[in-house]
Amino acid sequence: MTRKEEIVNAASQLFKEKGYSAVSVRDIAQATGMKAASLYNHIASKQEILSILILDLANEFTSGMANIRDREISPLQKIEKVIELHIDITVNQSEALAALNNDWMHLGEDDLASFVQMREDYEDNFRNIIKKGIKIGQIQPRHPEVILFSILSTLRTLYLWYQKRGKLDVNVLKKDMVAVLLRGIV
Amino acid sequence: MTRKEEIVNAASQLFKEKGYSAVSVRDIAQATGMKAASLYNHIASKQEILSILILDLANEFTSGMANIRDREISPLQKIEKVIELHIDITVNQSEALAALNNDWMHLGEDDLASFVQMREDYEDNFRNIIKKGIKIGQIQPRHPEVILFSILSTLRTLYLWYQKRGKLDVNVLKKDMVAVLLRGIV
DNA sequence: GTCTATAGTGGGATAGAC
DNA sequence: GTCTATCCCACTATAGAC
Repeated sequence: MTRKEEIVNAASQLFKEKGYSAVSVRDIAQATGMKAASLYNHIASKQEILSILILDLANEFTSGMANIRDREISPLQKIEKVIELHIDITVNQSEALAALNNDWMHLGEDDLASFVQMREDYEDNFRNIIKKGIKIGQIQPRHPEVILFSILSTLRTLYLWYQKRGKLDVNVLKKDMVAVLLRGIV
Repeated sequence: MTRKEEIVNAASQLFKEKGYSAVSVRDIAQATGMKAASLYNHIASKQEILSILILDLANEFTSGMANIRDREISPLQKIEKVIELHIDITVNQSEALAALNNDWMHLGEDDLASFVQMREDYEDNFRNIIKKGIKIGQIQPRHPEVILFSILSTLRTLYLWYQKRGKLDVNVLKKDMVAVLLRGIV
């Protein structure tokens, strides 16, 4: 791991705990074992750290979704793949996920625009899968927005409790999550 | 509305947009139409605003949950009532809800302890309802934590999209939400 | 009850020695 | 590549005039 990666890594943990704005570069420096001034040999600004965390992850979601969208499987199977995509990313990158969820509004102008666009595209792709599923009778004809956001809300905040209650095997989690989100609890 | 309520109200909107730490008392003062120093005739500190927002709302959830818990209805009907409780609060207090979700960690020591306790109690009550439902065969025998947090995640972040996509009648939303969360989408 | 002025602290970031 | 020292600015909060 390069020094820069170490810094980004340490920062992501702090951002998850207190949020981007409440973390100082002095905090990040201390967590990395150096003085604040030394950070600037590796990063251009505090905001650059945030951009790296959020945009790298957003790109992962974007390419993951593109793969799913283009596969020749049914809408329901695509939704299963989306659920698995979120769970895999949550397990491996819960800190960056926290920044993406909570601190995206503190990105600089250009990165903010990119992020918002990517998020809209992602939701559009997901919405189209759901609508297709409803159209061919594979999904109940409920308001698509309610379906979209009830699934997305759960997946997006999974990082908040996956570790705490943890000890859930990833494959068990995927199986139960698919069951609960698709087939309900009744 | 008293001047203090106006201040708390203005602050809650700003907190929702940028988070507690990124909002200055000057921002709050400007939104209320006064100078920063004048705020302190009405509030003791910026943190007091956060405490009011979060603890008042936490108390609403706590008493709402206590009422549901003590009613003589089935576990499934209780879950429906919990869903309706969240939707009602979301519709009326989405700004405070944002603070409760994202900025609770910036509460002072004592308020933080109260809040964490209330949240644990709330989740415990909900968990017990789910376990009871599974026990009597009214709810599928899935991992209770997965059920608990998939429902709670959706309800807790409802405030993020209720307005945006809005124009959903509250009663339609309740009906569809109950259907999606309880009976799934398949 | 609101204002101006300001205290006191900590923020992000840079300069320059080593 | 890391450090000490420091700049400049914004922050929360207070003092005291009106």
